[in-house]
Amino acid sequence: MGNTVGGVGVLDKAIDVLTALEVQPRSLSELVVVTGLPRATAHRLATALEQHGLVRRDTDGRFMLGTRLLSLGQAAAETWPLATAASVPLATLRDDTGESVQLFVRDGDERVCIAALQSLHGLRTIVPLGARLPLSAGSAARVLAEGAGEIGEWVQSVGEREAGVASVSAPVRDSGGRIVAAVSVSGPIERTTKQPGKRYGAFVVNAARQIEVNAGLRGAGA
Amino acid sequence: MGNTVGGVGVLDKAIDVLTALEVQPRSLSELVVVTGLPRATAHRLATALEQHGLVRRDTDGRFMLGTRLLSLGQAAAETWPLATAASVPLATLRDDTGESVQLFVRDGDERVCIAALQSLHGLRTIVPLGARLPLSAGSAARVLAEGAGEIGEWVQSVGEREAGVASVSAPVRDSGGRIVAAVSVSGPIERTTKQPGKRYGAFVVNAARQIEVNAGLRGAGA
DNA sequence: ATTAGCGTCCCATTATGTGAGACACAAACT
DNA sequence: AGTTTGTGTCTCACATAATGGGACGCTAAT
Repeated sequence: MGNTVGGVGVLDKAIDVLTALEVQPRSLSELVVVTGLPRATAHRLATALEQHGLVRRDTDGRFMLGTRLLSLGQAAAETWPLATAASVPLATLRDDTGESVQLFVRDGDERVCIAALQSLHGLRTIVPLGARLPLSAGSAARVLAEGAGEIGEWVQSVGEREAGVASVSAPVRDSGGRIVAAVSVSGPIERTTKQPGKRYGAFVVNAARQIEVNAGLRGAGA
Repeated sequence: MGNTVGGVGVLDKAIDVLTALEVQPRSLSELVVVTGLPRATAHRLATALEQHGLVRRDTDGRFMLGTRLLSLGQAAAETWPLATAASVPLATLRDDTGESVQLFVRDGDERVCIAALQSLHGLRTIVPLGARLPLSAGSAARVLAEGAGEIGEWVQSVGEREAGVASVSAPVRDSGGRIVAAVSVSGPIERTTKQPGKRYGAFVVNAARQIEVNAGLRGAGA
């Protein structure tokens, strides 16, 4: 009934439930409204998910994402060798620039943030871990968007993906020169200036190199 | 077929698949062996999960956890106000002690690590984020295991949960005095000594207080 | 050529999830 | 008091939706 071909119905609905809870905790009735599922079905699914730890309930009985997703999320993060290889270089980059930093990889026709550290200035996360962003805007997008070899050391964008935000990104390449990821620094234009590349370019490129070395993509020496 | 009463069969199997992939990436055939599912079923489930981003595939076609779990994991982490409130105090605690630090909350008859930072010394994670540990061993366990009021400022344990590892934990309390979490420092006995409480107790207690303040559990002033 | 192993896909079969509706309970009206 | 409207939970006859044996195409090893 209106599923992708070859889909598994229960799964679709179960994930609808998780997606609904991703936004905020919800009571059963809210869940019903948001997902469009019949009450009995929503209830059965939510409690089934609860038994698996993907969902838990607060003291008021409202459903929310469960502890099991923490371990799964952690395990998922570890499947990208790059993410762990990047943790130290990203921390250095964050400290050097004082701005939020991210590591993006391409996933189909989107890009995914597989590692991120927040700016020391602001409280707000600019790009949360696991965020899926388009390949059409932002400096990291241009790095990942199949630019065979037509990309310099770094790319900058100002107010491209989101108003008031500028960013600089550098490609992370494997031994064959193929781009496997993009490191980014992003922050409010007021701090980054309209020529962020001038300020941060060198730092970003340096972080990219370090990640390549840590991940064993590039011979440590030459 | 061997499900918990009221369970949803497809879901059980789908989660078996995710659990299998949590350990390591697997080919379809491996998946079949590990999960015990018929090949066709395992394949259908895995590809269905793939369409939802919970599973992705490497270049060899092997299945592994997908990007969607990153965002779900992140969102799950944010449902514990404590986890975010703890990030700064935990970082301070880690820097003060140099050891790995964790924040645990109770979940049924287990405890879950909802925030963690690694020691600056070692490379290995002692307790990964999202890890589910028993309530029967470890200093944090004793803090969370319903000790009505019979717990001091901090609790220590030496080689209790795991050989060679010692830890100190302090309770995080709400305004009513109920224990809502436990902050821990843990590391190899060689560094922590056999009286870790003497060295780290004050730091851990201090971190717990800070977390309480940040989370608004305790009036900032008195 | 032959075998062994892989991932993928089909389709008759029936086990499986479905969801309207009944139920218990609590809070807010009348 | 009673009634109404809102919860969350559970059941059960029904048919939809997941099942899995087996076929197919493929590559690599023999």
